[in-house]
Amino acid sequence: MPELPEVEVTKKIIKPYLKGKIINYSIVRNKKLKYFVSDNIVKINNQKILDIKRRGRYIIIILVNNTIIIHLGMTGKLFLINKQYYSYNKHDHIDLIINNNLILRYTDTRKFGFWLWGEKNYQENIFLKKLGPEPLEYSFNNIYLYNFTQKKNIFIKIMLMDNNIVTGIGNIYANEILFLSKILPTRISNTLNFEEITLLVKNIKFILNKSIKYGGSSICDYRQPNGNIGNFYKYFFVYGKKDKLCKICKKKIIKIILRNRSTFFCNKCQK
DNA sequence: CTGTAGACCTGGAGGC
DNA sequence: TGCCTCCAGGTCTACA
Repeated sequence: MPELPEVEVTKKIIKPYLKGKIINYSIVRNKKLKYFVSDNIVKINNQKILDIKRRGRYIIIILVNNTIIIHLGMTGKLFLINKQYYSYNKHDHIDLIINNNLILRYTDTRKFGFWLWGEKNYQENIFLKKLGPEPLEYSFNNIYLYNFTQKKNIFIKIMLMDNNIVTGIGNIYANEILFLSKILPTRISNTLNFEEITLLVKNIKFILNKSIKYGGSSICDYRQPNGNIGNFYKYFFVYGKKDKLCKICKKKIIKIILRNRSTFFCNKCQK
């Protein structure tokens, strides 16, 4: 799925088309996503969209009295399409009809994503409340992360992917961030010194920002809402590159499994 | 409490 | 061409 950059790019693209517009009605073809789609979304009728926000990997549609909280799971995508060309495919589960001419369409092959009907105060939602800080905000800094790494002795990659510690870093970016920081994914968190954590935090912000700038990573089936593909995958150093030569030292990239997730690294560049 | 498989679901790729 | 196995941007739950 979409990690933080892909969700941020999606939000940025759809926002100008939706802010201030009216959701006339919805078409829910399949309610059975990871969680059942609420009847409030099925029956939605002439609701004004005040704003579109992102928190972690969630996209939030702010209505006058409520919110729609969307998680894209692994294969969820939002598209904007013109109603005049109306047709749909097998995995197009939800359409929101906007001002009677535009459709915000949700497509999700594996149905790991979900749509929740939330309160106006979406920060208090049970899923959003427990999220750690946004990695691109100042509250996520070297002191904050260093405190966590000292308290725990788990693989540093597992820590970066823990949404309760910092939200939005998934498998692709965890691999790339650790390569750039010259840190092995299997380093135990409390063996990292403050200088290494400082570099790690700097690279988290650098890589996420760079990916947003390039429109996210298109691998497998991620697409931007306008159908364009993200270009950041061209800049991968290790992700998906088992047995390819490291771009820096020419040694073979190694793949292992950590917590059931593919993990890629160069054991010469990373210590 | 902590850490870890397994679960959810579908389709594409590669081996035979 | 067909069947089988493995793999995939996430994350919740059950279990040791």
